[in-house]
Amino acid sequence: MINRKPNISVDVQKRVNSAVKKLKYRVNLRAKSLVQNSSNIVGVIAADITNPPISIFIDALSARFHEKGVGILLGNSRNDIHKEFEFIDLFTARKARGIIFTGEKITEEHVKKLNICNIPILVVDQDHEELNCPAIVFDNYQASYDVVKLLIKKGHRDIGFISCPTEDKHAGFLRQKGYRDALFDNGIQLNRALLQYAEFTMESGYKAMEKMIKNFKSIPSVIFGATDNIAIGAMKYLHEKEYSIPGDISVFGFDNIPVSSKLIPSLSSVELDHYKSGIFAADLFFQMTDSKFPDGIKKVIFKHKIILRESCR
Amino acid sequence: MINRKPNISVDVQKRVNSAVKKLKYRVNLRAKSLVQNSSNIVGVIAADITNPPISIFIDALSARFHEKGVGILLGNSRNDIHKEFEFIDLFTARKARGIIFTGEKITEEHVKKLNICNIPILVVDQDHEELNCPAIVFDNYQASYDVVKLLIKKGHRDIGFISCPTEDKHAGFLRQKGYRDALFDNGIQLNRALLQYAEFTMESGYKAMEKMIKNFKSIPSVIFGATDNIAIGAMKYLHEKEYSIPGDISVFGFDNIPVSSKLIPSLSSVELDHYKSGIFAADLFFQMTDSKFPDGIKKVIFKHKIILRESCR
DNA sequence: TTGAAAGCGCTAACAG
DNA sequence: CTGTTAGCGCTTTCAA
Repeated sequence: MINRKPNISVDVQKRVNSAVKKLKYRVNLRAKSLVQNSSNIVGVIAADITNPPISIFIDALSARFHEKGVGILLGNSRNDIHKEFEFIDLFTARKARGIIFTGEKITEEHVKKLNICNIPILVVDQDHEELNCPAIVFDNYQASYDVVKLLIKKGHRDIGFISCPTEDKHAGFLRQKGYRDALFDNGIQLNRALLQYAEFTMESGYKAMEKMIKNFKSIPSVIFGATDNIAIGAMKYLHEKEYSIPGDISVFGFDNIPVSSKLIPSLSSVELDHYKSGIFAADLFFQMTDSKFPDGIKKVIFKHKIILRESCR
Repeated sequence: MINRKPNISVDVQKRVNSAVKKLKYRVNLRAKSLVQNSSNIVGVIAADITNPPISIFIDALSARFHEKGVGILLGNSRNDIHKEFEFIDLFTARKARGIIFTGEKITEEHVKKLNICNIPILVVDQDHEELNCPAIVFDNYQASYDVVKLLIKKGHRDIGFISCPTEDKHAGFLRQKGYRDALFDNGIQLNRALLQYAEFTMESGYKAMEKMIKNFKSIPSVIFGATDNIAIGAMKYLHEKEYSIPGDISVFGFDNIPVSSKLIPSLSSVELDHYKSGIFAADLFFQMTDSKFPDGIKKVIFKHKIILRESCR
């Protein structure tokens, strides 16, 4: 009655509505979901909600989901895989309509768990051969390769790279591989002192920069950070040591987070439009759950764009 | 049986467990929640999840909630009050254990809706006299007053302020009031050209800075942005116009977001520890829902700290 | 100690 | 077109 069937007289509607108000009636969505066996909730697992690429992605997701009346159950794992496993179990137990996974790594255990939980899954910014679900990614390898090629074309030879952990296949392994291969293809030998590792924080980029300067006897002509956060930390260290950017040394980042264009000097970077990928992810997800979907998509690759700014010459 | 009662033989446990595995049994938390009439889900309404203070707060919340096995239903409103109302209804209908509200403004309609929805509510970074629930805030008025007093003590007289929208009582109205009152108390008359308005974005801070420079015939000796984002935008504009910071003009921010210490020059700011307030909020929330709570707290005020960095002299 | 039955609030199906 | 009923999967209660 309450669920406005096609042909009900206006009078009845009025009476029902007033009764609803008087009795302060509220539907109980749990009961509804129980009987309909579908919950209008989607579980979103994110490695770190404070990381701009991820929060922007979720922002986009949530806009679309809200339009469709679907709620987001947030699983913020802080990159702890055990938490991620628990979230997967929790979301399955709550009969979420599906799971959107944006963790930073996918282990064999992830694959096992995700493959058996029997609800639609969408993986973002990662992929895995044995994972039986569509993935939305950027071409991190090519983007990184393109940047290094560009740097070489600009005359740079001593190109320092600060990598993320390679457990992260996309932001870690593939970006580093792009760097290595571009060097190799252009006849430049990898100098181990010029390849340092960091986490995803600015602080960590700062320390990696410090290490590189100490290990490498001279200074590199450009630093390529695997994320903007890392590059920002590196810039800070270089500034403290009174190197001028880009006078003495150029800096390149990756992600093009909002602050990068406002830095002084503004940071060159690779733009990955996480907002757009979030909107797309939501739409793809709905196609999957509404099963109008051809069910043939394995991977969707989004465009990247190199953005040259003051920090690099 | 599955819910491990005290006295069950090891043998039975084993048999149950193997049966559980074989049949791939999974609890249905919706059914459980329906019969127990409590859902282990909390609704979190946030004005903008991409805004660092908010994402850091939610990061902290989610850590604590995960420990207690409580899920977060995310209501990212993008500051749209109608979405916020819908989230309130949705969370009530889902019988959330409670709602944590971090919107940027609280209207009369918010008060009405929140006061009748009859589940525990916690308001963060805002408050409202007629809202019948505890609030966790920072003393935005005092913090802003303190900054301006400090600036005056340092010899500044032409102090520009870029405000957020005053509908936001705390980040908007109170920070501006602190600015106005500190000027007044120190015998400095407010110059309308030195008070500009912006939204919460860097871009918006940039534009407000442009406007101020154009309206004010000379240049102010310091710019105080109501948020770090605004201050970052202002710095960018000043840099483009080739003013040196802090040589020609000092800049002060508010929030101390992670990037502020890494800027060049590093940005002076007011530290509000949103991570700590998030942890506290979660704990207070549990006390409220477990109703061990004395139920007498009206407001909790967290400490702020002024952080002087290179951008201000 | 164990098993059966009632009922949480809702919807879908069916009977009137 | 309206009202009744069964049952979603679980916990709690009560009987065996």
